[in-house]
Amino acid sequence: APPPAPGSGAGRAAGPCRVCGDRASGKHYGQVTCEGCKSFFKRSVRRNLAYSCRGGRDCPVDQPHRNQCQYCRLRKCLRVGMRREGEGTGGERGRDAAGEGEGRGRGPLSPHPTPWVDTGTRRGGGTGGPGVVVGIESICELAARLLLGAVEWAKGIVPFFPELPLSDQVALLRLGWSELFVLNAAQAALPVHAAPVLAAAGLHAAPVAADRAVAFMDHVRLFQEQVERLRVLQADAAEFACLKAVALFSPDAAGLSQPGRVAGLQEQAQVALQEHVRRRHPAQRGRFGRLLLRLPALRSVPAPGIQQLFFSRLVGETPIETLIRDMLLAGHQARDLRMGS
Amino acid sequence: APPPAPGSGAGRAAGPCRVCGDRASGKHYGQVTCEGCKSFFKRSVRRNLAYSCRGGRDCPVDQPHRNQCQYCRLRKCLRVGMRREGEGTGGERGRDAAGEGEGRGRGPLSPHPTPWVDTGTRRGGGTGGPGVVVGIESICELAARLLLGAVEWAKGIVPFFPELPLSDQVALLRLGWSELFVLNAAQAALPVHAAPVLAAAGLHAAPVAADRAVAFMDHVRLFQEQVERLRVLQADAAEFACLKAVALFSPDAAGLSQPGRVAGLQEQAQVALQEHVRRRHPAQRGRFGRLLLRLPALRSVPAPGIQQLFFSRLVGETPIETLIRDMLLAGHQARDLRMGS
DNA sequence: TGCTAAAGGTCAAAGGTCCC
DNA sequence: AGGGACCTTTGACCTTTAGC
Repeated sequence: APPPAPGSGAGRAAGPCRVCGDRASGKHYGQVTCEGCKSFFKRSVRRNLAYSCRGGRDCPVDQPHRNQCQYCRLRKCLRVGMRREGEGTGGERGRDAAGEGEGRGRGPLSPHPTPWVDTGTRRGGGTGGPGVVVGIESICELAARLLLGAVEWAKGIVPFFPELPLSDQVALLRLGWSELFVLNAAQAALPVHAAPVLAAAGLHAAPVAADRAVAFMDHVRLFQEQVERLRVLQADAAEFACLKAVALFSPDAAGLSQPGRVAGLQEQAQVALQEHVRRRHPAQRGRFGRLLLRLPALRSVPAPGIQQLFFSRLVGETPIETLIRDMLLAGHQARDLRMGS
Repeated sequence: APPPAPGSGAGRAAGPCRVCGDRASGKHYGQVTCEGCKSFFKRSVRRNLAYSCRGGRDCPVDQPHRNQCQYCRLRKCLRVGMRREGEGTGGERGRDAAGEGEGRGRGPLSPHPTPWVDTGTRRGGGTGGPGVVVGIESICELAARLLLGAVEWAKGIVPFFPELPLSDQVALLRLGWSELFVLNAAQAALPVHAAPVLAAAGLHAAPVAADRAVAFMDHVRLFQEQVERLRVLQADAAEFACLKAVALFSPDAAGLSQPGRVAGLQEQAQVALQEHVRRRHPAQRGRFGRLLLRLPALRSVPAPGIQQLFFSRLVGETPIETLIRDMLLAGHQARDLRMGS
């Protein structure tokens, strides 16, 4: 048996690649080669590829030119003695049609697309720029548009949400509308000073006892705090979209007829978020968790508080659930919601 | 045919591997196996890996296919009788009827990492086996032990929690104790039927109006549901530990004097969880998100409900916050919590 | 002390992933 | 639409431990 390099480390100082002369990383498929030629040989052999040469079958195969001609590169690989080795048995070819192949790579649904990211990117609830909003009316209008935006966004999630039973749609929005609202507020950069203005206005519109007023201001503070915590995360549109989908598809919503289906959608959304974060913000290790961990706190921003805060002037005592149901049922024409071309 | 090596070394000529049929090199972990299956089993057990099967859990495990499915390979290893500690010769099967992947008996092989994972592993609030609990008293006692366990666990988190200002410790536990309680209940496998029993007992102990009773039963249902949802995730001790740390270190807690510091600790905990999941359950892509997404729902299990449910018989109307403060202040000697030497 | 079975460890070279 | 840098897993080979 050939005593393998008695020397020190592995492929550390292994010399030049026998195929192209690049720095080798060790012995691969029988010969000392670089990572590139190793991978090239692996792909070629595994998928049984046949190349052709446009020249005279004598192209130079060195580091700068190795990608110029696959035929000559593979020929050089074989010529210097690279061999496939393992695998000998049955027809290794022919099973490649199995698609995903083996391994742990998985990805059962949605090979790549992630409609979540796409969906949200195009309409994240952003209503244009933050602008400078001062008047109470305009803030309330903005709030109303945010709420309407949340519901219509849900209706527009292609194509999963609208396919749920209407009763489940209502159930999900009943639990989730306020969370979506806070998320939208953070994304739209609702002016931080809007809340105090609203608070004053709300108190003025519906005077309450002193103790109630304290609780009311508590809501204001909570709301502001959560919006602020979200904003410092500097989430992008896709992240907001995924977060909203995760919040919307809560399998814990009461009265769901198909909780399992909702759980599956939530899973898809959070996996899409994870993917997105990993490729978009690879340097931030904890970012995915940080984003998800905004959700528990959103639960503790009480929906009635938000309703009173932003919508009492608009709809009075009408339960917001009624509004939501109406919005879901109505083919609200306000904007063009077309998703596909 | 490869001539079986001359009687040179150790168990060279030992016949076929009982797992994959390859040439065995002797007896390993209780069974005659090849070097490959020996190493594979060693790695799996040492790092406590949990695999999953992409097929029907019946993949072929022979020499050419043994690397196709880790789940089925490990299952075959266990099935033919490989065990953590190699017994003496002879006894091929039988004694250890250990269930799936893991048991708590720490063998000579043990993991290592991060304080979070380690901390929780040794005292996760597990009070032994689930057992069969029937009496109301024993359930309440169990509940009390779970609560006490949660507080002492927090006190024992090395070394971060105890270093926080006492006021912050109280603030965190005031917000988080009920979440920790539910997590502990799920981990300890609190009997699912315990809740109804308690509900009946609670109602009997403190009769309430019909409408209150409805709300009360609602709490029971919520609690049970959350425990169940946690249990189906099959979280291991380290995962529970990290989840509890994440829940405990909530920067949203009201009145924190150092919210940034708490946020940092939460970040550490969630990153540790992510790391752990990536190593331990590499095949389950969405597991990390799935675990974190149990937390929002825990917020909606109302703490007063839990208190009434489990503790009204124990402490009457005493606010549980008072209890917590006492527990924190008292150098509760019950167990030795020393971590470092 | 030596012999040996079965634990533990090492690391080249296979595998894979995934941004470009 | 591969290329290739980078990572994880495998398993042949080696060292240590413990019983005789």
